[in-house]
Amino acid sequence: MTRSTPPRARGRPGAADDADRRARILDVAIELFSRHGIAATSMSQITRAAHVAPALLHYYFGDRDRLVDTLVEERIAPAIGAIGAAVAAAPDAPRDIVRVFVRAMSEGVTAHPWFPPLWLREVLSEGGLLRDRLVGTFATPVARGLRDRFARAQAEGVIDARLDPRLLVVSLISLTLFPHAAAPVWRPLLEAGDVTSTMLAEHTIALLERALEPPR
Amino acid sequence: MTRSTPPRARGRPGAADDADRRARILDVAIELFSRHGIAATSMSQITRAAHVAPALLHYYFGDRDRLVDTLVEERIAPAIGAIGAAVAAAPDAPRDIVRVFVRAMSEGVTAHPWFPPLWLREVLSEGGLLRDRLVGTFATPVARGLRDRFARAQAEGVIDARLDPRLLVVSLISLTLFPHAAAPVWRPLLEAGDVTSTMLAEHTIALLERALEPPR
DNA sequence: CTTGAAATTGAATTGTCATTCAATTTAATA
DNA sequence: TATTAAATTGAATGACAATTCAATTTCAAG
Repeated sequence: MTRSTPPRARGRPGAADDADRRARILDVAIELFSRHGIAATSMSQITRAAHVAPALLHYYFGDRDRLVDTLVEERIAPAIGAIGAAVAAAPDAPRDIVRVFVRAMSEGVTAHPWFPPLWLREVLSEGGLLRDRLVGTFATPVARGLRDRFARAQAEGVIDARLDPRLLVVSLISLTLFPHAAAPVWRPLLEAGDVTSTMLAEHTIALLERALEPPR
Repeated sequence: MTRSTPPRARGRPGAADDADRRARILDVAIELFSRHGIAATSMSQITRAAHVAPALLHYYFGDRDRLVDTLVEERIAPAIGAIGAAVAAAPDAPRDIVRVFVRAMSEGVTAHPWFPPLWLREVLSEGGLLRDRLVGTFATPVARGLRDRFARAQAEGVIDARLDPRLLVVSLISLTLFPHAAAPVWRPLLEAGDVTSTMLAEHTIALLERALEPPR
């Protein structure tokens, strides 16, 4: 493998040279973390992909751990915040909650494709390196809010009594996050190259709306 | 960190000493791979957890790659095979397919808790190290079989016309695999410590059966 | 202009990892 | 019992990773 960019000269680069290396390092890092997992991605891999010297990472971020902290603050937290805000603003009818959540997730994921794999690996899988940093602050209020609203709707008789409101939250997240993360596998496998993000969202909404209805 | 077992003497151990190290290495390896990801797990971590010398791994399995191959052959393939067989034997009615699949998955996962995280990370996530080894041989026939049976049922009018049979397969897998892998997160978060594997399965079956029904 | 701060690099350091190898001990076979 | 095969280890090797540091270059402020 030959180096694709010529080795840069030492010293501070000229202004027009190639702007905002810091942002590019963060982009490359979150991409690699999402693709290969945080623990499996070395600093060297990041520097190679971003075409910078290893020492630059340490100049900007200190060490590995603080690089991860920075990504959480500057990239991941805002992305989750947007989804949480959309759901919080939704009306109380279960159909509306479902529709708003699915669409918000669909849009968020389109804007940030690194999100589903990263969440699967680093939050949900046991031993995930982001679990502690994200669950308490970000996931808990959204999930509990959904649970409480489903429970209230069920008490009013607008949700099938056989369903558990807590598990409904799990089902909802399963149906939105998982298909996106798994798309590279099922798309070719099920000959579903034509399925767009929107089609997926509408399928999910149709499925859930029907599932929630109480019988008769 | 002090060594928890005293360093073993060199040479072949006595028969009663501590049997079947090879099997124990495989157990430990699949557990660690499931918890931390394959790429993120070092041979040394495995040897430390299994209380054997690093060289023993190479004696039994050659190198890292062949250790993974061995795990696929001896542990993962049989586990998937059992689920595939159950589904293949199910009757053609969508309700039956769903019920058999969900229950088979639930039982398989109870017997092999390493399965969901490993599948999520190493098969479904982009860059997963098991994708190529598992998708073609194992996942494809099961997934396409399900799709075709759903499509036929839909043509006969027993499945809601708004649902896409291909995405139904995705939904089905999402609803079975994901909740198990994510359980360590949602259980405390949603105060669902009382939810058993069976309750989860029955919730999922109820949800899907209702969702499949054509309206009116 | 001069000077100091910012951005960037190559090289050095220290640790860990995968893999190999010879030595050692026990089991199985003849 | 003698001999060979199997199972296991400690130690050595070479690659690569994380981190530090001094040197270099450019920008910004005076």
